[in-house]
Amino acid sequence: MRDGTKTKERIKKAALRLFVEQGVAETSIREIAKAAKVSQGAMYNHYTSKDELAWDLFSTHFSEFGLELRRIAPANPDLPTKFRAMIRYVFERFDADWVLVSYVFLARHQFLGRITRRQGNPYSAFHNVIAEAMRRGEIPRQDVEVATSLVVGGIIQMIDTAILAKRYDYPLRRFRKQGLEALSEPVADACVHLLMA
Amino acid sequence: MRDGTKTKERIKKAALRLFVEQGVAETSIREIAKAAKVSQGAMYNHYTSKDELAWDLFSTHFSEFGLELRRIAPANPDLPTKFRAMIRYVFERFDADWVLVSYVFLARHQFLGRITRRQGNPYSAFHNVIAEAMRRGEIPRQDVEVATSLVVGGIIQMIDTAILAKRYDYPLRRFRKQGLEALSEPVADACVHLLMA
Amino acid sequence: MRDGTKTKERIKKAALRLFVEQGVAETSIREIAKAAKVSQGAMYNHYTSKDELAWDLFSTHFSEFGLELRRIAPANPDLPTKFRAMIRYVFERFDADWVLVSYVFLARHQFLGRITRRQGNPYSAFHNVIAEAMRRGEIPRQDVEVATSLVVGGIIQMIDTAILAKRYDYPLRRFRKQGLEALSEPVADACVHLLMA
Amino acid sequence: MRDGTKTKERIKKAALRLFVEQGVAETSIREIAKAAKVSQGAMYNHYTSKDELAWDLFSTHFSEFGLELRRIAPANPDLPTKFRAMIRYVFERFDADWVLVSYVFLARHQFLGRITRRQGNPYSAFHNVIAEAMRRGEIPRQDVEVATSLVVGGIIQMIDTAILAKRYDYPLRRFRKQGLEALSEPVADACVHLLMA
DNA sequence: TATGAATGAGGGTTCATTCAT
DNA sequence: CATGAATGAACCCTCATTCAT
Repeated sequence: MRDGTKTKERIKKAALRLFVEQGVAETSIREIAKAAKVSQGAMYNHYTSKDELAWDLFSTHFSEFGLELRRIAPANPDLPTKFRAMIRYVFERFDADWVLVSYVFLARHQFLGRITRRQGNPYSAFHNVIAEAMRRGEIPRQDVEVATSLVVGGIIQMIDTAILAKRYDYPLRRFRKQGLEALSEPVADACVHLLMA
Repeated sequence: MRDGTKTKERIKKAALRLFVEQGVAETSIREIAKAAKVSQGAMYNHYTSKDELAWDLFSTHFSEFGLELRRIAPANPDLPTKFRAMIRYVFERFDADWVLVSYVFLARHQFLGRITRRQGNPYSAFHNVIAEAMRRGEIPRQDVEVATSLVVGGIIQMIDTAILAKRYDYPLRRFRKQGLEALSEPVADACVHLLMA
Repeated sequence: MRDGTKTKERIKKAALRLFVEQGVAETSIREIAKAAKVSQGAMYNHYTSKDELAWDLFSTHFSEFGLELRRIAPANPDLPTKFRAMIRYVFERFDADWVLVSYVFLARHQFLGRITRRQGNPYSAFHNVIAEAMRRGEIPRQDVEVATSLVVGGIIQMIDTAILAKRYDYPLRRFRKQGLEALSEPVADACVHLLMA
Repeated sequence: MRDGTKTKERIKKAALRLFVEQGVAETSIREIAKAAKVSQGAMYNHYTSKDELAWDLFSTHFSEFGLELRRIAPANPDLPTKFRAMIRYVFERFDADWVLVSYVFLARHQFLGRITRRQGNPYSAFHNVIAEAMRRGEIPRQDVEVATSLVVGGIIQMIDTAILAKRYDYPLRRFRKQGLEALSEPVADACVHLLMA
């Protein structure tokens, strides 16, 4: 209101940044309020607790990823194109707002216990795509969980490394220039290849 | 001493378990002391602060992994056997003491900024093995960082999934029976295959 | 607010009393809060730390004394009247609120290292008056520091003895009846006389 | 023992220094033990508590001063020579071991409540000398308490200023070269003069 | 006597949260 | 909806002191 930006939006933005910079537990309501230029008390007009705020931020975007990935997959004919599109989406999202993606990524262990299996879960989106490819004979039969772990793990690790590169000054400086999205095709292809074993 | 177990050992054990169960920030010194059957004050005869305790637990085992992996690699002739031996080591360690491995895995983002790049760093152990295989022509030339990310990511994700299986009642229930170690060969092979692309 | 008295005022009052009764280090924030009928947490809405509270209490009144003494001196024509007015001010202040004066007096060693030399410093107020009297030939030339020490020392010791009389049941019971102020003239005259040597 | 210095002596020395440097409350048994190169536990073979140590250090030297001053006074014929000898003793002691004297001086408010009136109390040594001089008609009749306060105050303030000069870098730098003792005669004379009023 | 690990009360401070305005 | 003082539980840590060796 003060500056045309909605209060709740400012809170989200500030919380996201601080959570990623310092960790959820290490960030106090005071800090968020201050960063969002809101009074401490006003925070509670928007979120009933710090936990609710952290969870809302996580679950919203976690599902968003899951849902979008589920939407993207059927729009592509085969495993290679599905993977490319799915991974490009994730990487583009990272390039556009790495703080948001980092949060979802880093906070996942804290919240995964609360996620219902079915709903927009990115992991299961990949799981389904792989299982279906196996059913269609696109890739050899193998343990789906292991296969999914390897694929998702590879993708996550790319993001992981990218986060480190953002936060410290780690290797993989390449996407400083190009963005992570530039890597989506080779990564997707590597994943497909991996499942051909 | 009280019961034949050294105090410091009891503290480590208790801290490790609580850190994994609840997170480092979410675990208080009081809780650790209680779980270790030590007074709060006694904690500080062994560690100068909670942070030092968390860091000691992390860095010790993190380097241990890195060092051991560096030791294992040269004892094997080619990439497939290297990978198998390295991954078997990690998975066996997980089966033997999943709490310890989970801690190192889960806390890594908190501490990675403090780790010196080269020393016993598991990531760089894989990095070196892959780079060397590339030099020797065992696998095609490609971006080493991307390659390492995919491989390490796959392995980590296996552990990640295994942790979730331990903590909640998630998929990949298979190694409930066999242990993660049973998967080391297929995972190693998939990793090799992936790099052949 | 709770009872019409401002919180910060209640904190100051309580802290002053406890600091004098027990010493700064020996007084806990908990005690002050309780005496001021405020929660522990609320203390920190008014002072960022216990040290800041102690320092604020000291420096405020220390400068106040210095400033007032500097104001009083020029309003009087010669050394005897200057001394009488200055000492009367100090003694009156003691009679009116001996706890406050005692605090400034007792805590001075703890804080003197932080005081800037010139500003409202009671010692230098006397220093200036004596130096000026020497310049004007009112008193013989002598070491100004020694002279000031003797004068200020005499005054302080009166207060010191008075504090002991308040706290224990020591000699100099006289001003139990009359107040310290009754002694300001004889003390001032003795000081003048002392400088005539 | 370890180095030929008796343990208890090392403890006293270390405690004295730390008490003056930091204050009694601000100095921990741990610190003293460390500075004295003694184990924490061993401290309690020599003193039953930190308070006993602080008190012992204070009362021993406080009485020592009082006793010595009482011994010095009668050895001199009149007030001027008495004052000179007494003040010289105090100032010499300061020059020889300013830490010790500072401790007695600074800690006096903390302990004065425990001192029995009669025994070796420096204040009362001066009190007696002045009262006697008054009886003998050496100085005019006046309030003995006030007179004593002014005299003792002047002396104490000299020491006070000297302590500040040692600890920070305050005025009265003169006795950096000569020692406080060089001032004993002028101070004594000023005191006599002051009582002549 | 000397040692230093162990104790647990208590220290200063921060926190999420409430509520009168 | 917004404010920010107030709350009091909880946090990390330090302390004087004890005691088995």
